[in-house]
Amino acid sequence: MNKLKVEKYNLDATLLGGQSFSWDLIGESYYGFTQARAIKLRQAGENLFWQTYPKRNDEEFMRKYLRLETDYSEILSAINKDEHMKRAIEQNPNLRLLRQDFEQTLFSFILSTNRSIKSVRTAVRKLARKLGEKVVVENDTFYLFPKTEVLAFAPLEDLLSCGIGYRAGYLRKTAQSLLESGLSREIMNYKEGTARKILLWLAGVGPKVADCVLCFSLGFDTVTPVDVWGKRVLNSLYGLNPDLKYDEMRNWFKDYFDKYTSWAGQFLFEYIRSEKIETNGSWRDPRGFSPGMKPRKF
DNA sequence: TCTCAGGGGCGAT
DNA sequence: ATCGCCCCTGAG
Repeated sequence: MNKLKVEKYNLDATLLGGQSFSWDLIGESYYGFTQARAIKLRQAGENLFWQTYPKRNDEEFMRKYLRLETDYSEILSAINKDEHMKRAIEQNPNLRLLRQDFEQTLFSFILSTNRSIKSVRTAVRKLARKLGEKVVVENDTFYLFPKTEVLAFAPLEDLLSCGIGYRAGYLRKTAQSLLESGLSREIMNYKEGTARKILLWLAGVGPKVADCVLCFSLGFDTVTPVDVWGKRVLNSLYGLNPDLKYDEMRNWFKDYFDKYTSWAGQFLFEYIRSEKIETNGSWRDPRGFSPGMKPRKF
């Protein structure tokens, strides 16, 4: 295992929260998968022990994915401007934002529409088992997130068998669009507004999904997606009118939290979401991994 | 067995 | 710009 020194990184809240569907905690280790690699990660004090597969020792990937270059204390002091944020930060100290792979993030959030996080996690794992590459290392078996070219030409029935319903068509169509356009190579060169407009052209991508991609993959910290939970934050915590339109709520976040809106949004999201979810008990590892994993609340 | 909500988007109006 | 519908899952 490789080692990185990392101060103040809450792996649990970061990897298993609402920004990624591709991590599991099994025993002491977090297991993640992308379209190209599986990742094993374990924290001990201020050290992060990790390995990537099948390409090993990919430190550049790890640093970028975990956004280790960020000045975390600056972000915290910038967003910690009221009592709600203060409590949200206290509840999930050292929560971070990831910079996830573009295509996987896009596909994952297309699958997330009108569904709970848990069912998205399940669907993503079914897709990985059915259409993703299998990676076997030592005692662990991983299924990677399906590659874009596989999704683009997958039989509709294969996609439907993963329980994604009407999103199957969006998934395949957007996969085809990515292959034809080469957008994945260009998207990071655009400004926020341009990138958002382009994302909105894709099938299954509306304002909310576009904003998820902007902040969870492309690193635009001035954006946070506003879902039903974000709306609850605005209504019950900040007293805003429940009739506000999506863009109005989005812009409120932007104006209020400014250049670290994405981080603030994620703190508040996990904060308000936990209030309802605390009683739900543990979940089972959808990949069918060995027993012994810790219960985790959702 | 049933209801209901879930990190919404699409297409018709 | 609004609105009904979309497929399915997990939880009560």
